[in-house]
Amino acid sequence: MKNDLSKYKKTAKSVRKNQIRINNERRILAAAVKIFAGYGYQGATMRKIAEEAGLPKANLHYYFQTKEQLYRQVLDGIFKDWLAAANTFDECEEPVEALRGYIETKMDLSRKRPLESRIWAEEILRGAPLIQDQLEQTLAAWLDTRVKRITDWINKGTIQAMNPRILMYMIWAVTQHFADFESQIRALNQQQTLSDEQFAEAKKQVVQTILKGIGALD
Amino acid sequence: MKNDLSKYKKTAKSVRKNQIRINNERRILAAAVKIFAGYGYQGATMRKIAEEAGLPKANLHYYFQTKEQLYRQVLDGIFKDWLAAANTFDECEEPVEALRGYIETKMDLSRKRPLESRIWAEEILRGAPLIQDQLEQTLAAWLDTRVKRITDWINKGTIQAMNPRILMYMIWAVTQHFADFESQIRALNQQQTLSDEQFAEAKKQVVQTILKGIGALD
DNA sequence: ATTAATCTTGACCGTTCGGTCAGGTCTTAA
DNA sequence: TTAAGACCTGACCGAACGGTCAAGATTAAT
Repeated sequence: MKNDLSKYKKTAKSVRKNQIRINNERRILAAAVKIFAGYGYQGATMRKIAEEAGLPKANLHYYFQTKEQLYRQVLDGIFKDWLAAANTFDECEEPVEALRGYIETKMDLSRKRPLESRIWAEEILRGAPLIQDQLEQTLAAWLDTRVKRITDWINKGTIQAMNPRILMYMIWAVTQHFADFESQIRALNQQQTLSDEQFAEAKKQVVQTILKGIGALD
Repeated sequence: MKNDLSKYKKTAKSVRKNQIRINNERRILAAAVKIFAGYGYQGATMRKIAEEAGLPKANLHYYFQTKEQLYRQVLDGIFKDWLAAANTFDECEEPVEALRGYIETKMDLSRKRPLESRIWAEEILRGAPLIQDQLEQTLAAWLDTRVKRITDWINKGTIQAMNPRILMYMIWAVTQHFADFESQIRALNQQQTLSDEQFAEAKKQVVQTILKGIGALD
């Protein structure tokens, strides 16, 4: 019951006290993202995370009872970003607009937050032991509605016939590859991370290839 | 010097003796692939590998001095398959033939040997700590020659102008995704691994989308 | 100023890890 | 038959792991 907040009175001062907790939790979560991304779940240690956060190890266990609980919260945050990236997709009527926006958003996410992408990738790689339920329920439902939209486009003849799920898998694969396999891409690019110009070129080519590949261009 | 084989005389019997070593090393390597793929390098333990191989743990250390050395041998085997998959690519003159063959070979590899693909993916994800040299040298050279071939096709006008490296990244990303993210795909497919028919459909669509996307079809 | 709750921390614990080793068994060449 | 080398393995080791805890420091409501 150490972490039960229900006893707080909702006054200005209790809000300020909460701030200590909120601040430290954020610090720990940010450190956890770095360490989990760099070493994987098993390779990450509470001591490394504590050092990264600049706090004693025991303090981490005050805010997050176990390593698994901390890891779950990291995954939750990533999952929300994942789903939120679809906003552009939903807001556009036409397939070219919608898919281009979605692909570009996912590419930007890979560029700006590669650590989160790698944590997600490792979790899936290991068989998604902690997020299987979320995949089967939330993500499956999320995908179903997008599949329906794509199916509508196909029925209207705006894009060619295809399996919409496989299209989504391809988009995920390619966009996340630039985050997940960054070290390989770097090794093949004279040991240099892609420059902004190179990444912009990649983004453009990915969009072009996929849109043209499904017959939405030309 | 326990593992120094230089003292063996090259007789029929010493070959048979070697067979014990060859057999056990193969058994251990096969078990190591399973365990490394399922748990990652850090999550895999010598005890789990020993159990999978049906041997006492100390016996593993007789054939492979350290866990890292065992892991390196696993990675080496994977890397060779990786490169060998390009045979079709090299044997064909025309871009459609060559790329279709390469994509299909890589898809088949993902289907038949997903464990190896996942081990590779995890190694890259962690920043390729053990294979950076191979990436920067062998793989970089490998990629360079393929980039030249694609550039030739572009100069001849057989396919449209593009960055060949990014094309290769896209092919790797999509084909390996079906192995690396299998648990996610399964969760989105009513908890069922893709059937042979579904996988064949995916393979066809991947080939079609990429070839059409680079203007090699229609 | 008091007091109760929250926050902080060094020291500690049981477990499991990779790896070692002595001493036995088996295989082979002569 | 025998000697030498290859192979096998239970028992063990120091280190590092996730997690605990008691006791002190800090904060906030009265």
